[in-house]
Amino acid sequence: MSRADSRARDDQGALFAVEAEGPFAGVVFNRPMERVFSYAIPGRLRPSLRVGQRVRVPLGRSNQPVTGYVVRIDRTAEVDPGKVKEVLEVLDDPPLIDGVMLDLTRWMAGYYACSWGQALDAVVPAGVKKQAGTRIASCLTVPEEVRLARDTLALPPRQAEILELLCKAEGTLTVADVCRMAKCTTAPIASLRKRGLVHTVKRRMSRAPVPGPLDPPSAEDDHDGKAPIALTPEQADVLGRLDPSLGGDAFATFLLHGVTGSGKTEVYLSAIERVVARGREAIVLVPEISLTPQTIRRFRRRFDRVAVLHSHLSDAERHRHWRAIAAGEIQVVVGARSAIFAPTRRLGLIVIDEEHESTFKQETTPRYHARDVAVKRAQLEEVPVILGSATPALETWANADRGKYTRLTLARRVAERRMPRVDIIDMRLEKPGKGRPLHAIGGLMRSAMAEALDDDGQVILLLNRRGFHTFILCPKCGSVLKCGGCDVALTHHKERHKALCHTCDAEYDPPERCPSCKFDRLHYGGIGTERLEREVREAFPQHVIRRMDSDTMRSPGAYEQVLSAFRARQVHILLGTQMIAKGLDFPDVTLVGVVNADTSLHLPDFRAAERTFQLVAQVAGRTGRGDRPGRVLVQTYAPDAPAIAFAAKHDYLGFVAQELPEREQKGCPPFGRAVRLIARGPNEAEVVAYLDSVAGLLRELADPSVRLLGPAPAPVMKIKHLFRYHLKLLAPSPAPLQTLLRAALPMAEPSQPIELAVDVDPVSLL
DNA sequence: AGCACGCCGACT
DNA sequence: GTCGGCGTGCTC
Repeated sequence: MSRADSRARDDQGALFAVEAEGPFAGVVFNRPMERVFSYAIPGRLRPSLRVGQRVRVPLGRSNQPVTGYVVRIDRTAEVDPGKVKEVLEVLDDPPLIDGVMLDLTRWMAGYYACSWGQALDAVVPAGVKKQAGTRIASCLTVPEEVRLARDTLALPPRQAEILELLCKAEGTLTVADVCRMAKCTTAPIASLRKRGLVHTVKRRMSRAPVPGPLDPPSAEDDHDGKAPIALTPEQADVLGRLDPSLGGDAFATFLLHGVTGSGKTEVYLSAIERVVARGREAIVLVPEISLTPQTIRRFRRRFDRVAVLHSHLSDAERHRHWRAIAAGEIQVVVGARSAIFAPTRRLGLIVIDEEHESTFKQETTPRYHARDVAVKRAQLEEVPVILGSATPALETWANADRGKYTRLTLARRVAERRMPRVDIIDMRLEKPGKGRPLHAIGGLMRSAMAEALDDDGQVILLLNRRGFHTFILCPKCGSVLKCGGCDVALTHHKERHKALCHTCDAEYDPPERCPSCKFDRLHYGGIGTERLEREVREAFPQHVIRRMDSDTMRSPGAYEQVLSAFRARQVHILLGTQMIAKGLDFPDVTLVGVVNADTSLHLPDFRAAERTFQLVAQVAGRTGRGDRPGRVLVQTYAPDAPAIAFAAKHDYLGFVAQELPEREQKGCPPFGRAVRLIARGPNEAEVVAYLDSVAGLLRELADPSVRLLGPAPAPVMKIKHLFRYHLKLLAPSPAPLQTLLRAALPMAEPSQPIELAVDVDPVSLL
């Protein structure tokens, strides 16, 4: 990384780009065009145009003005000077993108096979691009000579007063502001203007009269709890090992492997404190679902200036936060995936909590993984990055094994709490009742629940499937009801009286008859959270039960409302999908039940076992967090599956030792890298023919170390009337894959209705 | 990605 | 004879 030639640190430690000079701007576009285009900088823009700004430039034969990003300033144009056109307009001042972000986006473009402009466009939030929450206002200014000589001018009192106001405000007041402040009409202002004593300039201003504080602190944000809790010896040891990196300007990647309840967050907070004390900023990435008020409060209690970037911010709010971060007004940025692009000025540390979470992977172009982008950004910024998890992704674990990351371990829970006991319930031995379908909750689970509730404990039940019945089957012809547009079985949602497609959200009236054979006694089967809720209500009528899934959590605030009711012990049983498995901390939960551990076990995905292990381990960690010991019951039809057996023993190392050789044998990550190409289109035969031709091209151009699998139908063969086929590329290292994509993709572009998506390091294989 | 240029069918 | 179908190819 030769950053010394393009960047430097100022005396506060902020990285800045060393500006090149010249008459040409190198511009890239949010289009699949690899090249940097040279534009002449007209004289009037020479003083203002800088690298990292967006500009309007004419493009193509039509000279349509389009927006691009200035990525460099050159002395010479790369093409025939006769072809070069002029920059029309500079859109941002100050620049939106600094030198590190330019380097980071260029790396993303190369790594994720998109254009530099597309990567840049993904980094800048829409609200910032639109300048949401601001408007152009005409502001009154006083010429310098008037300002100096104003005491010598004999002016009427009103005009003198206004002139004084304007001199103090330094060109930030509009006519309306002055009228309000001086309690006058526009007449005296008009007189001043007529005499040439004031001028107007256009200025972009915040739409709000006074820019409000970022998320007003709530009463709970008092800083009483500001002093750090005393660290356990283990935590202190980990912090000691982080310390040299926290105090210096060096890149290092740490894997913080800490069991659930071991106090990883406290380590993050202490690490951030050290960095903030040096006047540096920290970025903390958490999965969107963990961005709860409880989490945010923990950071707000410890730091004065925290910006939180949720997905539900308005464009204007996001813009305001972005500017505040860019202005250096923020100490800690907490956010989901895209917060990795926060425009900090003096970054000192990046933390990725729950680094194994698949939500860090963006599933639209550019398909980046925020964890991997974070490591790259840390490298470019020369700062440490901490990846924390109780169940690290195997890719991360392997990087620690290879010595690329430094492994730090928290093996014990805080306050000498024990890991909960986990029992596996073999559902093959739980007999269905006579003539009745099998219950969601078996007898063992039910009695454990009764026991926990009698003992005044709370219960969490996890079932990773929404809806009432998970399939609708015709017993006569054997067909399963599918969505019209997707190759996906419909889920029956009884409360809404609808059969839903969970892929495209299409709604159907639940059919009375089989659509293919007209048989009128359809079998509704499978258990979702809705049905589980009804069953639990019937079994425990005297207890308060809440269901938490994306159906019941549709209104804003519902999530926090249910969780606070649960915390206040107004709710006894909380059941739901994986949104209840993540990071929640309730001391009185003494039983966690996994209703069906197998839902993710049999998916056609090399990470199926890893996901199952992570889910069971994460949800098991929700109990035994108070003074009372906790207990976990896991219902499964596959009690011997290593993912389940090792999760029950809290044995991450055992799971890894058994899973890694299998990955190695299959050549799957973390042994080598994968790229997935997904083609989709309305005509199946055309999609197949196209992807066959792509495969042929790839085979021709590929290095011998690259393996090509497919083309094959994607596991979900059709989504929204589009047929999907994919092929996988596997290689021992990323380099041959990048080379191949760079060479082949420009020649493989699909035409009209067919689209091709390139997924580097794919997370979802469906 | 846009958008223009370009080479073949049914219309005033 | 032309209007316009959308198939290639370029954009500083």
